[in-house]
Order: sequence, then C-alpha cells, then structure tokens
Amino acid sequence: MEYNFTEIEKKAKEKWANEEVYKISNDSDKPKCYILDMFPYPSGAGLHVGHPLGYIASDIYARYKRLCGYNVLHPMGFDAFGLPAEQYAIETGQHPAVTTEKNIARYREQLDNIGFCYDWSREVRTSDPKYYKWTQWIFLQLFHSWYDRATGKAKPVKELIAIFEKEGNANIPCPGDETLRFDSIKWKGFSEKEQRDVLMQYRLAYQGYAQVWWCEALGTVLANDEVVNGVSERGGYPVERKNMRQWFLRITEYAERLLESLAKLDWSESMKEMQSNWIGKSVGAEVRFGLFTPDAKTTFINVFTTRPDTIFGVDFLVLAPEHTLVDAITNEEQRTAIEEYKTYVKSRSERERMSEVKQVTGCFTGAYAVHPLTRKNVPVWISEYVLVGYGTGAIMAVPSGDERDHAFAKHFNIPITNIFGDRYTGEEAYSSKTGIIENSDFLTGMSIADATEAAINKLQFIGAGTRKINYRLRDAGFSRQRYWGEPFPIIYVDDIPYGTDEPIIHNEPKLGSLPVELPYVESYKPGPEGQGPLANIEDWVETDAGERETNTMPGYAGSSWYFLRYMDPHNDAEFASRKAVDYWNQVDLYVGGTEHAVGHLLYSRMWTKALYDLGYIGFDEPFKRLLNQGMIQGMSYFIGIANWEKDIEPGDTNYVRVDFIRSYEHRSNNSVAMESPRHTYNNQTGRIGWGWPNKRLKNGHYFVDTKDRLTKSAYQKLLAFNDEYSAEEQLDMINNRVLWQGKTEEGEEYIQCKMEVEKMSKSKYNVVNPDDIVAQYGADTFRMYEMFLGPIDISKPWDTKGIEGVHRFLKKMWRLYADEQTGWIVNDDAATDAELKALHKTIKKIGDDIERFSFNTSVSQFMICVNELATLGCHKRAILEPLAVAICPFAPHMAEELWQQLGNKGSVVDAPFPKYEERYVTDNSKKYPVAVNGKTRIEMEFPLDAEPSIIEKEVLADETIKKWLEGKEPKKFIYVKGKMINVVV
RNA sequence: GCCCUGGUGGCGGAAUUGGUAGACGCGCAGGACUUAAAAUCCUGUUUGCAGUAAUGCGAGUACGGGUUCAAUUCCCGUCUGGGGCACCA
Repeated sequence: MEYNFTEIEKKAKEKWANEEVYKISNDSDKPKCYILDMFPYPSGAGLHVGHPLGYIASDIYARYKRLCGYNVLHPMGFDAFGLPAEQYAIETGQHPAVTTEKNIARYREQLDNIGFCYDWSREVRTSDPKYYKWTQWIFLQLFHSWYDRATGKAKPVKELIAIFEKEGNANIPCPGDETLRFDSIKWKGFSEKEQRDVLMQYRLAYQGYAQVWWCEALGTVLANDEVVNGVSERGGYPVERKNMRQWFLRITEYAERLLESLAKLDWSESMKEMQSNWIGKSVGAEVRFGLFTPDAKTTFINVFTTRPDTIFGVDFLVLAPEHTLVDAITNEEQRTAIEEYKTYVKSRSERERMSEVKQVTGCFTGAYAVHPLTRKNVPVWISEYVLVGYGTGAIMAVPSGDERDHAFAKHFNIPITNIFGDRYTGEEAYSSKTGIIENSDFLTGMSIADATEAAINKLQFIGAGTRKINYRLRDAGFSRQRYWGEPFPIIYVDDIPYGTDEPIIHNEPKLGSLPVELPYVESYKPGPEGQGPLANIEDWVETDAGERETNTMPGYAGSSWYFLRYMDPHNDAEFASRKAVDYWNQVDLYVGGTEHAVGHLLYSRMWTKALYDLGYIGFDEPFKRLLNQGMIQGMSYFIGIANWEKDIEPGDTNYVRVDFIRSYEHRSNNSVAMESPRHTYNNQTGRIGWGWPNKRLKNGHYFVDTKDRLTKSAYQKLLAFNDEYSAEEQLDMINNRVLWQGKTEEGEEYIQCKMEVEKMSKSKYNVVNPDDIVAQYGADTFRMYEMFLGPIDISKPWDTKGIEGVHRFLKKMWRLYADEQTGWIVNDDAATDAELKALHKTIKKIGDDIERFSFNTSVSQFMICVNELATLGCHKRAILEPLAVAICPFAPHMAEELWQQLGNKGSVVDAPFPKYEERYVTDNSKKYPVAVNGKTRIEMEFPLDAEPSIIEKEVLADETIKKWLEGKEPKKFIYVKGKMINVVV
C-alpha cells in the first residue's frame, strides 16, 4: 500500500464536501476565532505559487485552532471590482462582469485544489449588487455624518443642523474651511444650496477638489500606474495634473485616533511604525507673514513649521506652486517666469517632486513678506518641493537649519542668516535637534526645546501665530472616473448632491432604494471632460429627481468592510446582524502582504471606527492581530539569441561570447516593454555584432538543468512546448540562432542561462502554477513545501527542485503506518520512552511554532520526528495516532486518510489536538559546551540540578581545560544553567 | 529622496531571552539493495592548514568599527536586494 496522494486527496475532499465539515455556524458553545485572509483580486492570470503562501499559513492556523476546540470562522471571497478588468474590457470588448466571473471560477478551482478549510457558503464578491448595496449604504452613513471634535466621534449631520439653527458654528470649527464663521441668524438666512455647501465642509464623505492625471489625447483620467516616465503607458501621450471635483473621505479627522489605538493592536512594530509615519503627526506652529500684493492690497501667508525656534533664521518663504495666493502676489516682472514654472510643475508627479532633491528648481514671485518679529522683508518663492496638500502649502525657509532650504538658498544665491554659531559651517545646514540657538534676539542662548516654547508664546502674544498639530495624512480620494466600480447613491438636484435616501429623492421609490445598480454598457470609453464611462449613458444619468453621480468608488471601498459581511453574508436587511457582529467580533488573525500596510489597512480601520461611532458595531478596530507574509518570487532565465540581420553569419558558432546584462525596460511610444539589443564581441574574429542578450526564456524553470543550462534537446522541447513557432522556424532557431556555449558531461551542446530573481508575473515568464505542483506531488506536499521554504514573513524565490525532500518525508511518514507490500502495519504495542520523547517533543514544538507563525521549523520538526520513529522502527498506534492529528493542519488530506484507517469515526478536522506531557520533553542532564575565554574546547555532561561548585571543580580538574589554562588561575567562572560554561583567564 | 524590511555553506534556511553557528531539506560525492531501473537505505559534505585516519589548530554569519567573559543576535557607520510612497489591487 503505497502513498497514493491522488486517491487520498480526492477521497478526503469528497468526504469534507459531503459532510459539509467546513460550514460554520454562528451559534456555538465553543469560543470563537476569526481568521481572515486579505481577499484576492481575481486577475486573468490565475493563481501562481506565490499567492497561496499566506492562505496556507492562515489555513494551518485555522485548522490548528479548530483542533484546539475553537469555533473558527475562516472565509474567502473576491475583491472583484478594479481597473485591470476594465482595461481588459477596453482591449477585448468583453464585459468586465463576464471576465471577472470567469477569473473567479478559475481562482476557486485553484484554491479548492490546495485543500483549504474555507466556508464557501459565506463567499462575498465586492461586485455583487447584494454586496455593494451595503457598500453604498455605508457610504451614505458617512455622507450623513460629521466628526464632532469635542466628543471625538462621528455623529449624524441632523444633529449638526440642529446646532447650527441654535448657535451657528461658533463652537464647531469647520474642517473643510477653518475660516468659516456664521451664527444662527445667518444660517437660517442661507439658501438651500448655501446650507448644503456648508454641510459639505463637515461631512465625513464629502466633495472637494483634487489633482488627477489628465491625458488629453486619450480623453481620460489615468491612474498613477498608467503614467510612466511622464507619459501615458498606453500610447505614450503627454499627461498633466488637472484639478477635478471629487468625493473624499475625511479620514484626517480620525488621524489622532488611528494613531493612538495602534497601541492596542498585536501587529508587528514595523507595521505600526509605517502606519504612524503615514499619519505623520508633527507638533509645531502656524506662523502668519503679512505682505502687500502688487496692487497694494494687504494679505498674509500662513506657514506651518515644526521648528518655530528657528524663526530668526528665516531668509525666505516658499509656496507650493499651486498655492491659491501665487497669482495674487506675483508682480508683473515675474509673471511670465512664474507661469512657465507652473506649467513645468504640472508635468511632475508628487513622487518626482519629493525624490529629486539634488536638482533644485523654483521661481521668485517678486513679492516680499514681512517677518512678524524682525519686521524685515522676506522674499517669497515658489518651488515644487513644497506640496499644496501638506500643512498650509507654504513654508518658512531656514537655510542654516534645513538641508533642502540650504540647497535652495545656495542655488539661488539667497543670503543665509546663521542662527547656530560655529555649528553651522556655511557648507551644510545644521539640522540636528540639539544645541543652543544663537543670533536670535530673545531666543539667543536657549535650548531648542525652550526656544520653541518661547517663540510660540511670543507669536501667540502678538497674534502672529498659534501652536499647531499637523498630520501628513490627507483625506482619501474616493472618486474614480471609471466604469467597473460601485456607483454612488447620489443624485444631483439643481447641482446639489443628495443621498438617494434623502426625502427629495426618496419620493421617487425606484430611485430611493439600494443598491444603485451598475448599468450595463456597450462601450467603456470615457465620458466628456474626463468623466467616467457612466456619463455616456444618458437614460441612466437622467432621472425624474435629477442627474446621477457618474463617478464610481475606488477599489478600497468594498475591501474596507468585507470582514463584517462574512459574519452574516446573506442578510438582506442589514450589512450584518448585530448579533452576528457581536459574536464574531474582531478578526483574531489577519493575514496578508505588506503592500497593504498603509492603504487598505488604514481605510478599513477608519470605516470600523466610523461604524462604531454611529453605533452599528461594538468594536473600533477591525484586525486584532496581523501577520504579513513575504512574497514568493520567481526565477527568470535569460538566454542570448543573436539577431542575424547584421554582421553575423547564420551558423557562426564561433560567436559564443554573450555577456548577460540586466535588461532595461524601455517604455515609450507605443511599446510596453522592449528589450534592448546590445553589442557583443566575437572573441575569435574580433568582430563586433548585435545580439539580444537577455531574451527571457518562456517557462524556463521547466527546462534548465541544475546548473542553469539549457541543452539542445531541452531547447527543442521548449520551442515545441511554447507553440509559438512553425516547425521550420524551430529548426532555424535551434540550428542557426542559438549561440551554443559548450558541451555537457553527456556531450550535449548547451547554452548557459542567466538566472534572476524577480517578482512572479505572467509578463516575466517565470510563473509557476500551483495546479502543476499539486498534480505532480499532491496538495499536502505543496502545502508543506511552501511552508518549508522559509520564514513566512520573508520574501524568497520559488524553486521547485527542493520539493522532492518534502515529498519524500510524507512518503516516509506514510511508511510508518503502511508497508508497500503488506499494507497496514500499525500495532497496539506499548510505546517506549524514546518513542514517547520523540512524539511529545514534536507536539510541544508544533504548538509553539504555530503560535509564533514559525511554520518552516514545524515542518523540520516533523521530519526529525519521523526520522527518529523510522530509526526506532515504531509502528505503534499510541504514537502514530496523535502524530496524525498533529500533522493535520499541514497535511490535512493524509491526516484524514490515516485517521480513517486507524478506525476513527468522524473527521480528523474535529479531532482533539494532542497534549504533550512535561516529563517527556525535559531532559535531566545537559551536555555543556565548556569554553576557555569564549572559545569552546570540550563538551562535558552534567545533571541539570548539579551544584555549580561541583561543576566548577570538575571542569577545572579536566585535562583539556587544564591544558588551555596553561597553569594560570581562572579569573572568572561562568556557568549558565542549561546553556554553557565559560572559564575566563 | 523618504518610510519599512532583508543579507548566514553550492542552494532554501536553523539558532525562540546575548550562550556549542550551519538543525532540517535540496544539490553533490561515495556506497548498499537490484539482471537493470525506479523506490529505499547508509556515509560524507562551511572553509584553510596538519594528519592514512580518529582528530587537532585557525578563520568564518554583507563590509568597517564598538560594547561584553561571550555577538548571526545589542550599538554606530557603510554597501546592497525587496516592498510602500496616497488613482494597481
């Protein structure tokens, strides 16, 4: 009876499906445990071996928790809206709903293949109207809410209106416009439109303006992804930043809470650090600089600074080029230069503006502001390194204390005021936050901390500044000018946006109910003036009440709350029943990649807090514990293939020297990725020729040998396999185009390939499909091998070659239970101490390892255990039955078969995880390494409870130790119980 | 550029709290079984020097410093791979 994994796995899967063992109830006496994977975007390429890494880890954890007696919720679904499906639709004309459906079916098949314990009856898809009905509903709750800073929570807008009617906004500063002031009389005098405009400045989901990439030639708005090297990826057309009316989520109101409650999360410190850096809290001051415009009007510039202590070092101000004041303060002399500079900045991405610190650009406005303390004139510049969205969009530049300001001053020859004495050399800014301030009037001689306080107090006293906390976090853009996303439940009546649940709309029953379904379209072409494709569907846009919003929601809308829907996925009356939400509560373990560190994780935290504030759920953090898995990379193989058109004769086999270089991807007009031809040198004739040195080898991992060589016969197979060339072309390629570089030990010609590790991607021809691995070795081997590759959180390349070892291990384990000839060989003999030790040490280590997500060492431990049991010739039920349960989280199919064969009822999925006994896992003596001066010289065995004085005596009496002591008296004797012994001379 | 993270044999990696660096697996080399192959099993495998050998001595965890009886682990600096940087998901 051999290990027939195909049969075993089929049988186990059928059993699980028939008995619905993975269907989870919301009613249970057991403690709950909610384990969630970040759900996948179902791309057309299907799953590759990198995707399941995290899924296997969470599956092991989920199965382990279930064996430990928990009611485990472990669902899966699909993040099914998104740009790639729409892009594909534009290219092929297939409707995104159709391709998405197809892709999901493929993903599902591939996932099932691996044997996950998902409760598929709870599957959610963000593109399903039954799902996005509730995404829209939550959006409306945000739209109808504002953030009350006094109590620190979201509240209904209705309450805000009541306050305005009573006392205006005197006690409720407006987050959208801090200068907005009105009393109750003024409020009541406002028109409907004016009132709604004011409310918009308070809403958690609101409309404002933001810059997008606009491509005139394509007539559309592009994602950052679609803009490469300053031109559109498709077609290579010029693009520029354009201001557009957009929906936003007022996440900035939650900045402080998002920061504070990180403390109660069991996430890695680095992940928390990334979130906290993203929120970017900085404490400082807002300082007001007055100035005259060219037409002699007075105005002022507010700057935000974290270093008010350096106020006397201010040599100039810098505004963001988009700052609203720029036009007003620019004088005639500078107007052309300023306009030119602004045009240049429009072509620049934020990334470029922040990264290129060596290249200093900027332009003088011609205006001078008045320093609030010295009353001196300070020139006002604009520069791309100041971003309009951060702080006030204006800075006070202190060249002696800030590197970027320093570079700017040097570049434009602006005189520098030194406020740091000798510590400022004139060559480099003194940006350290320690030391004494000098040359600064009343601040001179103070420490930085004291000067900061004194400066703020003085500014506050004279009314030129206030203490201010600033966040780097910006409100989240929530509009996309796209088709394949959630439509907004918004209708414009006389150009005023209303929620479809508001009375003015609700009077039309058809319009008032959710979901607002995404209408079918024939064409995915953008609408007029950068609007989305929905703008083209007139009879959808035009309703009896008004016009519909034609933007759609972004990808993170559906993924911000999906973890709640799994709790009660078929509920048509609520997004999830309060009972279900209270039962399952927070996600106990959330598994996904670090690429979501800030985006998705921050947004869903905000949605959770808002739903909590509004009383819909009972917790304000979605993911209690977080595990970030690393990426499994692919190995790409490159070969040199000559281009025969110039210089080289066909069949010129002397022409063997090919240098492999990293190809650079050349993205420009109408091409996506071209590999660049390169000079190569013929070392026989001395001739220079052209070659394509870095041709990516399609599916190279199947064909190269262990020394990364591609033999002639393998190349032949490869060409046939790829089904890309005619027989004639294949012959030509084999005989004439390849630069054979040597002969293998068997005498076959080969080319040396160059291997590189990079992201696994269809376009890089390095994808390994899990289906192939499962077919060849079985799902259990695949699961264990993925875990065996290394620590879960580290990126590593996939190498199919090592999988044999894991497969051999499973076969070896199987042979403990069954002999290939004679069949079942488990007996009921009593276990020996050695066997019990092997088992119990393993049980303990597996439990510990799973809790700390060290799955690779678990696999090693199983190997060690099986090796020991095989050596001991153990076939005893007392050992093997617990072992079968212990391996169930890792190799569930085999565990199920063994469990059945051992004569058990039910499924191994619900067996109790074995408990280890302390007496089998602790040794009573230890072989100590004995070192002299830190260098280990010998090993000596002592009982663990031995007296230190006795140990010291014995060690010092040892011949080898004596030899190393060379007769000297030991200075110190170090004995660490259970660890080591060190003698210091 | 900024933030996060990694770098240990030919390869993937182990060393959980500062305590024997290289567990486990791959690959490779040699051997057993077999008519043969597959499968399986056994032995060796960081490196330099010495030795027939057992073994002994030295070096060694990207690089350069430091703290310590003791550093892969802690601190400072440098190089380098990966992820993110707000409209890919």
